[in-house]
Amino acid sequence: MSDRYVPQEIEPKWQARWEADRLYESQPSGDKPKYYILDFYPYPSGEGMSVGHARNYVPTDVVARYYRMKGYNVLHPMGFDAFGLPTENAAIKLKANPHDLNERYSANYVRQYKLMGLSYDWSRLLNSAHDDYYRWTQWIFLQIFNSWYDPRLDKAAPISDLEQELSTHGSALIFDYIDTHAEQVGVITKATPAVSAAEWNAMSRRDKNAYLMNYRMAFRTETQVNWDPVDKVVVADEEVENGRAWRSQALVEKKVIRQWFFRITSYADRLINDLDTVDWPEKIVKMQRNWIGKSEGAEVRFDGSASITVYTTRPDTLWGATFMVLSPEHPLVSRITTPEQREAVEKYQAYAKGETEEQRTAEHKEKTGVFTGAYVTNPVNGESIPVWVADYVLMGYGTGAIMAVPAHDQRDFEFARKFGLPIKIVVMPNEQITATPSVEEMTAAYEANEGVMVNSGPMTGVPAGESVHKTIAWLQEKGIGKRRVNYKIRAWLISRQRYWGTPIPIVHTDDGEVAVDASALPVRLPDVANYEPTATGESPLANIPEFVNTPQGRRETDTMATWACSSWYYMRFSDVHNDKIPFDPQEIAYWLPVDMYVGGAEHAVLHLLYSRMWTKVLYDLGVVPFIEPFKSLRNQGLILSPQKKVDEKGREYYEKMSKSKGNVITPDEVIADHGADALRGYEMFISDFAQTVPWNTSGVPGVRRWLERVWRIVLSPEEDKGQTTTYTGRDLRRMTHQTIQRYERDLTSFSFNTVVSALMEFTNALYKARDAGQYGSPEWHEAIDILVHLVAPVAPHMAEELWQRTGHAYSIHQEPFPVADAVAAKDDEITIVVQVNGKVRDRITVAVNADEQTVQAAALATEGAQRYIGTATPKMVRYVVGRLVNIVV
RNA sequence: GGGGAUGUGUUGAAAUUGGCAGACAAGCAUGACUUAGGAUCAUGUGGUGCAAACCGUGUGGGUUCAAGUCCCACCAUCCCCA
Repeated sequence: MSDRYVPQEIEPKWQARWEADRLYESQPSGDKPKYYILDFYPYPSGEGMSVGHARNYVPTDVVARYYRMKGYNVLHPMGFDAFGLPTENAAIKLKANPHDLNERYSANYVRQYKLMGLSYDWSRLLNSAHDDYYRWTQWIFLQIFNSWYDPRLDKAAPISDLEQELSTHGSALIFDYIDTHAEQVGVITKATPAVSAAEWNAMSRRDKNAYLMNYRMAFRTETQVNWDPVDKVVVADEEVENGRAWRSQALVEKKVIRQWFFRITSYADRLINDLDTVDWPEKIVKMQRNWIGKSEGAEVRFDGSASITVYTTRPDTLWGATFMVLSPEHPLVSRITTPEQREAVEKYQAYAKGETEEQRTAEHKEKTGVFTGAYVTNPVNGESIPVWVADYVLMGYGTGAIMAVPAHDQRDFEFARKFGLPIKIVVMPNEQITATPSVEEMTAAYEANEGVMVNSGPMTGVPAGESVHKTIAWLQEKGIGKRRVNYKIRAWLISRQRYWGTPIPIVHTDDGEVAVDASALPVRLPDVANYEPTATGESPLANIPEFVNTPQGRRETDTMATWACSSWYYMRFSDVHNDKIPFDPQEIAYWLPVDMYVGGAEHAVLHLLYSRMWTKVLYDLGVVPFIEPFKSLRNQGLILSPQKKVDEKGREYYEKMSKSKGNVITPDEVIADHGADALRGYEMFISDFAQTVPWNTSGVPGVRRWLERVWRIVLSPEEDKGQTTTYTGRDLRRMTHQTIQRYERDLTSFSFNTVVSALMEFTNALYKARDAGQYGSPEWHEAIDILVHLVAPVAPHMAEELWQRTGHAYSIHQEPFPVADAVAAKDDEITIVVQVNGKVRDRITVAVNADEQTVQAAALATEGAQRYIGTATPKMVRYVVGRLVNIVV
């Protein structure tokens, strides 16, 4: 065996040994403290992994190894988010079978993970496209389908409870409750018709099932959806960015189809409140809050040709409402339009239908709209105001109707100017209170968050900050309006008209949509030759009679989006092979929630919101004992390609790595050159963990040189000595224990780059100690022993090899982590900086326990200080303990 | 338009959270060594200056004995939401 460090020899050897010994498998639940550290499970792409993907896998592996050495029972599993469009599209393109591609691609990922020496518990590997997994995705779907959100309990309850209540009280109690509780709007849609107990009891089973769809937590309804014409699939609101589909980048179109949804809206308030209980990046928390979009305002009824309800977050500006605008799709439009205006309104409705949502709300778009001929009365002042139809009001927002306050809303302002509608100022900026309000001078709306109310009846003179709450109270007192809490978030669209996904376990029978019996799960995906999507919006499964036809009726042919699979995989890891239940209650109670969850920031409102909802539903139903799935969350930064590019404006930038750009660096090639341990070290050292950074090809040899220095100082410390120097055993011991402290502090705060630099400094110190003749001393042996332990999580192969070569018993990875001796780590002497007027002029070395007077006197006496003080008397001398003395003259 | 992040040597970056700016690396330069190895060892490396010294963390102000760090305004880049 070579004396040189040859990673290519030692790495495969130890990887094989660890695997044979199943060294990294978690123990079942027990008394031992647990630590569950999880990476976002990836979609296994045909391209394999780049060094960018390893940016989070390496650090989480280091943390997992660290906690094992600290005596924790560590769960560190890996799996594959295998269903979904990329695989299906690749399969269609390659004319291959997606099942086969999935197996091939995931096997390649596993190979790459093992190459990097990652310590996953491979006995728990899962694949979301295997039926032993998706069987339980379907099972959870059924739990959700068979429940509804009871607003009085503020939790999910069995749908049978609701049926019971409907048969005795009808919907009255529920509706009354919702109406008197501002927060509960959105729990059950307003369009839900009321039923009496008698009406319910007289319904057929089919009608009952149809009615229950208004309540079910998983429900099917006809809606306008985002249609991606490239992937030929419906996408969720969360998957649309700037009007384009998240994956395909196609401009989405509007299409009306019957779709399956999860009623995530029911959980809006809890999804906001429970964010206070998690340790997540502030940015992600904020994005979730904004996405859910809680706003407080009032619901106000305007009577006239018809009674129209509007929701507004600024009810204090009601006195400035000079007209009303309905969305072209509003159901009341046809009822209130006068015969003279009918033709124009209908023409306008047809025009608006052809527009996308993005076009309708575009910022600088010329406002369009038509008068309906109808008038309603503003309830706060009895004024009659005209009702218009305009495309800038969307049906999906609030109630689909707005009161227009042109003086204080930019869009209303533009609309009023274009159609000559009156503008009335009701909020004056503070500095203009004494001036005469002048509508003619206005060039834009004053979006009034500051100022004072004017022309507003009882609110006149109230500061704008207080006016909203005061107005709501006043409206409630007068019976004109109600306090309402509104949420931006809408139902979560889950169905996809594609082949490669978890089949939705529902059959369309004579009684309507009926759940497949849990004992009949899984509903398996049929293995077929042709699974291309259809342009009509129907799933390719619809063309497979063996799948569609069942004795009870026609099987549902939509599949679930992969968000369903990823909403619970972290639970399955606790008990991955269970074929009786999704997971054992004892295992889930022990392992969950996830202690540390690490992945990219791009899932801020997708996977991370969906998973939280599933957790809460399962909590309500008594399936899991925790309310939040991920205790701590960290996002890693992106790694860009190393080649600098210049754009047309001459600015320099780095591209993302992608196969199409031909700039991918794979872990395979780096490992072939320098070994997995050097790759691991550099992945940690490259930059701050959360920072986006270009890969630097010369960085890996730098880390490798450090590893070689570790190798030599452990195995052949007497070779190639440097210059003689002074470094005492005490110095070495202090350095050793300070390094343990720095290492632990930085590792637990995710400062992996400084973990590596602390180890480098420690290594440099050992060379210095060697040159000072410390080799062979007790302090030397302790330092070397601790060095190998500290290196183990970072460079596991080399540490194992060094451990063996220094005559120790396998395995270093089962050794306890060194304990820092706080006394040994303490400095005996410290350097104090001597400043004069804030500038460094000298330094003194004092005992660590020197008192203030001693230090001050020593500082004043220094030559550097004296030169600047001269004959003057210092005005002030400030001593910052252990750091500096600042003399002010 | 709103919200957020970032801005430090030639490069990646660090700074115990208000206390020596540039740790640790990369690169570069000079030298030593030779078991020619992606070697190793030594020294240097923010700018100006012969030096003393001065300047220096995107820009401009402020607070403080002391500011990369706190406050105000602005600029640039990136990311989210509209």
